[in-house]
Amino acid sequence: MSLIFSRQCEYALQAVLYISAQEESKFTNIIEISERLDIPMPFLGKTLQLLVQHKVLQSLKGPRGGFKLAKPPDEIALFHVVDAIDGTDFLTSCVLGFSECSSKNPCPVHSDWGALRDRVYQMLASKTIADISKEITDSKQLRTKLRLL
Amino acid sequence: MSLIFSRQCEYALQAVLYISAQEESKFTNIIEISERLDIPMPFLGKTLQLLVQHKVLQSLKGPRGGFKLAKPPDEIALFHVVDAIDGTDFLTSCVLGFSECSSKNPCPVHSDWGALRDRVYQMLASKTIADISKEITDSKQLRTKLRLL
DNA sequence: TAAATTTCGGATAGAAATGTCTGATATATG
DNA sequence: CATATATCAGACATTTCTATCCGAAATTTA
Repeated sequence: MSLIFSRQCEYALQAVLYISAQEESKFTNIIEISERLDIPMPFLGKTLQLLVQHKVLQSLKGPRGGFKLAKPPDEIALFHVVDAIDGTDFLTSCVLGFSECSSKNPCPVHSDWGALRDRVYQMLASKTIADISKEITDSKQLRTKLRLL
Repeated sequence: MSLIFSRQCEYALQAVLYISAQEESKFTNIIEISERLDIPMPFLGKTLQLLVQHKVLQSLKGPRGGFKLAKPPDEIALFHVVDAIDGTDFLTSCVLGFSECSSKNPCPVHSDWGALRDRVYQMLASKTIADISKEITDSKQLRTKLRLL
């Protein structure tokens, strides 16, 4: 099986988008997120803890507690979420798995893949939660997908 | 951890490139490939079997046996190897993990990611073993990387 | 201050991917 | 035809990722 992001990273991205679509000052709890997005609750807990540690989210314990964005949505790029969960190895590691692969010692697809990888990074780094929130507001389809009614 | 291709797929790509760099009519055995490329031998065996089943490679048992390309190198694209090992889900599955995601029901990054994915496919489908063999012939660095002396 | 709620942290369990082992099967060579 | 070589096939082991469980800590509310 080939995949771009780990399942945990997919959960993280979905959850951050869900949280970002809530009222900005409100803390959203795990129970709600896991039920709406159909993500196993304890695993989502671990995942959101990672995002808190990486200062993507802010948490609050106790009644009315939960999670909200740690920064304004235009300061959180998708890349920050991916970085917190999966790390950034995919930006530098060789797509063919050669351990010593660099521009000075390239694999047979080094330059081809490098160009594509740069585009992936550009997309992830430039796309912010604010951008996506705007799209969500403008699209009923997206609200449905994120279970926002 | 995020990765584009599974480790098994990386092994497969490396092995096919190694085989393609050998004399065309010769069968190359697993022992040689696994030692040169530092791939666990039994696992490489399973992997090459998959490539035989998908008609990327041809095998021969017994003395002087081993593996060689099943078709002329200009008829084998990198995509065929990836397809045989990892499959093609990455071309259609949602990068955010939403199960129902399509152009009619897109996720927040559907179009952005779709464009990138198309480029990845283009690269994999257009790059053939013959293309790479030529590069290898022209580059001492590549021969070193593939342990071809 | 007591009780209820919710995240946090560590230990454990299950599933999937990766890696290993053993014997069977086929082929070349003497 | 016997032997050595190499792939093939299935079972098994290990590692990594995903998922679960339980109790502790913090915060709100009554």
